Amino acid sequence: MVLSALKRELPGMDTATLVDKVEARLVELLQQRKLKVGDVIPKEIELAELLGVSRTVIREALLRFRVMGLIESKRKKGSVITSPDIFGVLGKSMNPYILDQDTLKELFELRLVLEIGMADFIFQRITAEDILQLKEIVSKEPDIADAQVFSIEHEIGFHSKLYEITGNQSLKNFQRLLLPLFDYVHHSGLLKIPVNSRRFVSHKGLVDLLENGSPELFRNAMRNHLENHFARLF
Amino acid sequence: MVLSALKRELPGMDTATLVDKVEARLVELLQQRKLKVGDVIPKEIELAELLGVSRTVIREALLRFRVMGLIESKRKKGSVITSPDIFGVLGKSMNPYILDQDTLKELFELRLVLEIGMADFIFQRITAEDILQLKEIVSKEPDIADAQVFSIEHEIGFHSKLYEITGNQSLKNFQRLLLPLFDYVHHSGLLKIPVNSRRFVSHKGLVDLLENGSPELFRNAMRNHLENHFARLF
DNA sequence: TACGCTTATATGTTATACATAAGAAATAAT
DNA sequence: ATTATTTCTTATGTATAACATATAAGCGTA
Repeated sequence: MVLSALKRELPGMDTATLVDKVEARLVELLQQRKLKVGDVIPKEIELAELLGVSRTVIREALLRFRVMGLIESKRKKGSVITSPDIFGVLGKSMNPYILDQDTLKELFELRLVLEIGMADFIFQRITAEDILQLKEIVSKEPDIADAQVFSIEHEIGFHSKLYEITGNQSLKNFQRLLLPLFDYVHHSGLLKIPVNSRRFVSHKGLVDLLENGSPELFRNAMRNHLENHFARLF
Repeated sequence: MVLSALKRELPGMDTATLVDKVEARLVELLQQRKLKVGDVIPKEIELAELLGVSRTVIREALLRFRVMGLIESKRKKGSVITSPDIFGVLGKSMNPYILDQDTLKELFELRLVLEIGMADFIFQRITAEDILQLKEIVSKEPDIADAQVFSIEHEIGFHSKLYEITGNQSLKNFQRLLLPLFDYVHHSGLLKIPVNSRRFVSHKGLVDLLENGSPELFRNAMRNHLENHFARLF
């Protein structure tokens, strides 16, 4: 029996399941054959025969790769190796209803970290066109004095633009993932203190600094701008 | 046939596979029953009967959850809901040999963003004990004047401690993932300018600020401390 | 060349049976 | 009565075989 043969190959107390081993062997195999992005991998039945296991096990192993975004399976064509979108993988598990509250809170914190920390990249890569667009966004914002409610849409529009300016696609993808969570966090009673409509440094103030200030000044201003969120956390 | 019934439920051209639908329905189901971390979910056969699909499909859907770290399956016991390690999922696809160079560079940038942006959380949660440990780490560092080579181990040890102080587990997990990539980035010719052994703000300077300074001062000092890395990027 | 039809095929899905580890219950031993 | 050992039970893990289905690829027609 091939199963027992595999077991003898890896002696000692191993808690690893057969699929685990097959998964590891498949990684070796694909690496050995130097398969690149776009290449099709052998079909399930061939792999099953090659490794001496059932198609079921092969499918489970391949499914793991699929979930991780390493391969894509198409009927008739087979499975092809794909360039993994690192944060795309996260998307599915980012369902607010699945994540527990502690994790949600931590991700909310992570957002604040990112927005304060990315100042240097914004300054390094911002263009005159970007500044114009930011001014455009700000000009369309409702007057704070009037708006009793915190305008989440404009908040998102403005901050998303900042992520875009960084030119870091991974960072942007990450933010896009976090967005739906924030909406949820805002509406769930997760954060004790309610949103304070009083704004500290305004969006306009931030834009002014992008035009005439420095990364240092911008970081501190952003920290101030996010004061409401920090207050809700601490 | 239940399969065709499901199809009728979702009319129009949907490219979603049956497992996709079952996955979505399972999420609803677990959500409905308000299952918390540690709870066991119904066994595969029950779910199969409940949703009117084969056990195979249920298993594939559950496998996705398992890969995402949402559940853990044990023989006889069943599957229990686990606190999802969001970034644990990324680990497998974070193989430097799989990622393309642009993505690697972006992740390297992401690290700088994190370390500058997390100042407020460090200050909020740092303890006297933490300060002592940081001083301990710094005291064991080789003298900069002597060490021609950039001591990567001490660098990692010091900065890892900072992540730990933030108390944000997700952030820590993320950093743990990024670590092996940095090692790779440092040794690959990805960043043009070589590492400059000249240090700006030292680790000791950072600790001093943690003791007597402010988040603002610390952020700027950290930005200065990381100047070498920024110089290699810009 | 372009379009529509047929066919072969690899994945998607179902059904069934057995293997295995681990919890639970029953039994034996001190 | 309590602990140790055995047996039994059970839910997941694995294997096998068959059919469903989308679709790439080939073929023929206009």
